[in-house]
Parts: sequence; structure tokens; C-alpha cells
Amino acid sequence: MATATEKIYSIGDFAKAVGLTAPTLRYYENEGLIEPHRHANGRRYYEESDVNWVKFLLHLKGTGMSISELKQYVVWRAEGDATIPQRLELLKQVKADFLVQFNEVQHHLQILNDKINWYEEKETGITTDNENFASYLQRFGHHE
Amino acid sequence: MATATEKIYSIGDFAKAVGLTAPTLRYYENEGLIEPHRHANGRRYYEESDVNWVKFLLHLKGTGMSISELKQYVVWRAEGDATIPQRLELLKQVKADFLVQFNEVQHHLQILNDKINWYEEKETGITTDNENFASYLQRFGHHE
DNA sequence: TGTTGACTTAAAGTGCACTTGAAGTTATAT
DNA sequence: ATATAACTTCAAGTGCACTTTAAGTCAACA
Repeated sequence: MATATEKIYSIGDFAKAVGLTAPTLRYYENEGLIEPHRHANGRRYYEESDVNWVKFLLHLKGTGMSISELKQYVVWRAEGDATIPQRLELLKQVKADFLVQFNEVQHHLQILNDKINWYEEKETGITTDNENFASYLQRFGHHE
Repeated sequence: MATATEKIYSIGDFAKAVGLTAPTLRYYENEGLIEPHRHANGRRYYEESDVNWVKFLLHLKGTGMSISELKQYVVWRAEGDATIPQRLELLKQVKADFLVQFNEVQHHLQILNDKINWYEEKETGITTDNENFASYLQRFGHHE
């Protein structure tokens, strides 16, 4: 007894707490990612622990997991510790894919930076008059 | 004279050279990103310089630029040096947005790594029997 | 000479992750 | 008491970046 004062959230308040919209939360619920409680009148309510759960899901989502991958993860989680190997394998694959993307994106940034520098030097008249971007990159030893 | 042996590409060969499909190249052309030459019979052909141009566009795209932002960039580029300030401002904004995302995504990776480690320790029985993920993270001083 | 494969256009279709709309119920504030 | 704001469901719509289809033309090879 006396598990009294647990803070609860309406869908609107919960949406603010996790940085989503109410429709998005209903969509996630539909996709099987969340299962809020219901008041007697049918309205949803969320607890503090749901905040952490959704924030964790959003972190996973932010590493590149799709809604359906998240759903698979959630299903496995509901099945208990027996599915830990599957969950671990999924997360490791997500991580591997993430790292590939991460490296690619850093290369993209490198090129973007080079181009910005090239424009800035061109504006301030530092580069050779008609030097193009390709030859500019070569001066720095970059490729592509 | 004698700008002779310039290698040219059919759309299919060009697609392979830049890692896209022929339909995607036609789509990009429609969106105003590329403007290949045409043989007398109407068929497209691409030159070596187009390879570099498309690869550069793909780098910009990889930093988060949408097709319409790329188009804006291309339009300004076609207008000549007078639009360098606009192009520079666009690229700087793209970079700023990119860096925000980049930091967020690194935090997501941190959480993913923590979770993977947590599962691995749980599998090998290193963590306290029923320790949950939240308290596990606290042991490391992370939040969320 | 024929047939296979690559090309052409324009339009419609796909997949993802939401977002919006319609029609109705309930809770809160004046 | 009544207005308005927040909730409910279910279905349809949106935006992006392609992808696929249909119907046809053209080039290269056996």
C-alpha cells in the first residue's frame, strides 16, 4: 500500500514532456511502441517511467532504427530475458550501420567545410583568380 | 582546337560512375540539379566533369541538404559570382544545422553503446541481478 | 534481319513517418 | 449554464525522394 503520489500525465502533458505531439504518441501506440494506461472514461494517462521509456526509444530512433525495428525490439522486450541475445544482436547491427553512416557523414562535412573555406577565400581574394574547387581541394590533398 | 578525347558517358554508365540509377539521374535533372548534353537523336550524354559535379552534390546532400536546397544552390551558381554571398550563407546554415544534428546523434550513440554494454554485462552476469538500465546509467554518470 | 537491351517521356506508385480532418465526448473555467 | 479546450476514433492526406510502369524509339550484334 501507499504507492501514492505517482505523477501522471495526460497525453498532451506527456507529449510536452517527451517533445512529441499527441497524434505522434497515438501513432507510436498504434505501432506497438507504447502502451499507456487508461482512465475509466477511456482517456490515456502516462506515468513517469513512460517518460524514460519514450526518451530511450527516441535515442534508439536517433541512431537510425526504424519504427518497425523499434517495434521488433519492443516485442522481444515483452517476451522477457530469453530474447536478450536477439535484442543485443539487433542493437549491435544498428550500431554497425550507424558507424558506417557516421564515417560517411564526416567525409561529407569535410567537403562542405572545404567548400565554405573556398568561398571565403574567394570572397577575400586569397585564392588564385580563377582557381576552381577541384584544384583547390588538391592543394589540401583531399579527393572527391 | 584539339580538346579531343573527352570521355563521355551514357546515362547508364554515368549512373554506375556516380552510384545512382538512371531514373534517379533523370529525376535530378527534372529537379534542375543536372543538365546533361544530348546526342542528335535525343539521348543524354555526360562528361567527366559531370561526375565530379554530381559527386559534390551528393556530398552536400549527405550533410542534410534537401533536393530543393540543392536546386537553390544550383540556381545561384548559374547566376555567377554575384551570388557567392548567398551560396556561402546557405552552406554555413547547412553546416550549423549539421553540427547540431551531429552532436545529438553522438548522444544517441552513447545511449546505444550503454545499452549494448548493459546487455552484455547482463548476459555474462556481471551486473547486480536485477539492476535496471536507469540505475546502470547512473553508475556511469549519464542522464536520460 | 531480327531480337535484345538501353534508351526516351510522362504519369502513377511506393515507403516512411507522421499530420490532418471529421465527428463526437468530456473536463474545466467563467 | 455554456463555451472552449482537450480528449476520443478512424480514415485520409502530406512531403520527401525516389521507383516503377507503360508505350514507344533506337543501336549493336549474331
